[in-house]
Amino acid sequence: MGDPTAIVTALDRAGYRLTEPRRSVAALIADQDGHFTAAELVRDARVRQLGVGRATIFRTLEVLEDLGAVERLDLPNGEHAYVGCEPAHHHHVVCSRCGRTDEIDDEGLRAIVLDVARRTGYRVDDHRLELFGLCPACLAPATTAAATA
Amino acid sequence: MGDPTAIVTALDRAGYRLTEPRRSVAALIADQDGHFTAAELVRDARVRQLGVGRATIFRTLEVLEDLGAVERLDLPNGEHAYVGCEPAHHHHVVCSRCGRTDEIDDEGLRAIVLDVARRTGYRVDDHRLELFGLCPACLAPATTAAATA
DNA sequence: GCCTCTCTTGAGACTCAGTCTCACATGTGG
DNA sequence: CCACATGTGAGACTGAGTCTCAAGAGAGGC
Repeated sequence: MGDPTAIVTALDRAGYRLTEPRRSVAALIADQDGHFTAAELVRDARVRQLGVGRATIFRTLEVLEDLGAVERLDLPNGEHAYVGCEPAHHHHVVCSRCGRTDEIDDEGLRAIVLDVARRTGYRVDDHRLELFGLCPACLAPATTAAATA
Repeated sequence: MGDPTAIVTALDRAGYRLTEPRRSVAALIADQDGHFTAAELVRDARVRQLGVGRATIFRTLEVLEDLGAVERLDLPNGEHAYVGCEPAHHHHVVCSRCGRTDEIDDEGLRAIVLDVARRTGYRVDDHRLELFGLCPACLAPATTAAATA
């Protein structure tokens, strides 16, 4: 059970009303491990009988994305997922098996961006970096199995 | 008018039949400037009365993506677009205004990937980097206007 | 405590991308 | 030029995301 306080506070501070449905969505998000899709939140909301509408979930996610309390990922399979995160520019490593995500910082990327800008003549305004692989936990059994085999 | 030969050859070499619809799709792709969406190809196909079905366009794009003759991009607005490109691992800078894309190589990114792997313990199998901004052509009028203003 | 005004909500219609099915068509190797 | 696997088009289907609109409910003022 995660803590939705950060999300609720972010909404409050940005001047949004702290409504019951928004608190519910915040709670749902706080309870997610790793990344989650809008559809998953909708399903969870129905399972828990929170009475939160689809539209509200999409709208809340949009607001939270604007606030940077949630970030949108494009999974390799084309799905759109979200991760709850700190509101600072950063990127994610995503575990392809369990969906866990970790934040990684910008370090090193800035140099690449500058280099590309210099060589291509583009003015680079935005960038997106996503890494996919296996997290340590999912990796452990795999390597053990490999060693045993 | 681009040259669809590379795409057609790629299909042939991979053992796919060189059918009329596939040639049409190859021609449509070769004629695109910058990135394009599946929906755009469908529209173009209809405008040119090529008699190519929606399903075929999606199927052909899928095949071409597998072959690496086309790469899929996730635009910041969440749309899925494609770019025709050389079949080698690389990334793109995308112009937010005109849709032009240029390829950029991996250089420098490998170090970041290794560093992240070392620090997070993940085994990183795949990554995606996309840069967005303005290409030199779109930049020129902007800076001129700024200078004049 | 309660009133009002505005922001927010839920239901459900709608749109649009993408997939699937299936009978029919067509490349290709023999 | 034949046979048959491979590919195709039409259109039904699915599922994500958006929009509308009447009704509901925060929050500040009293």
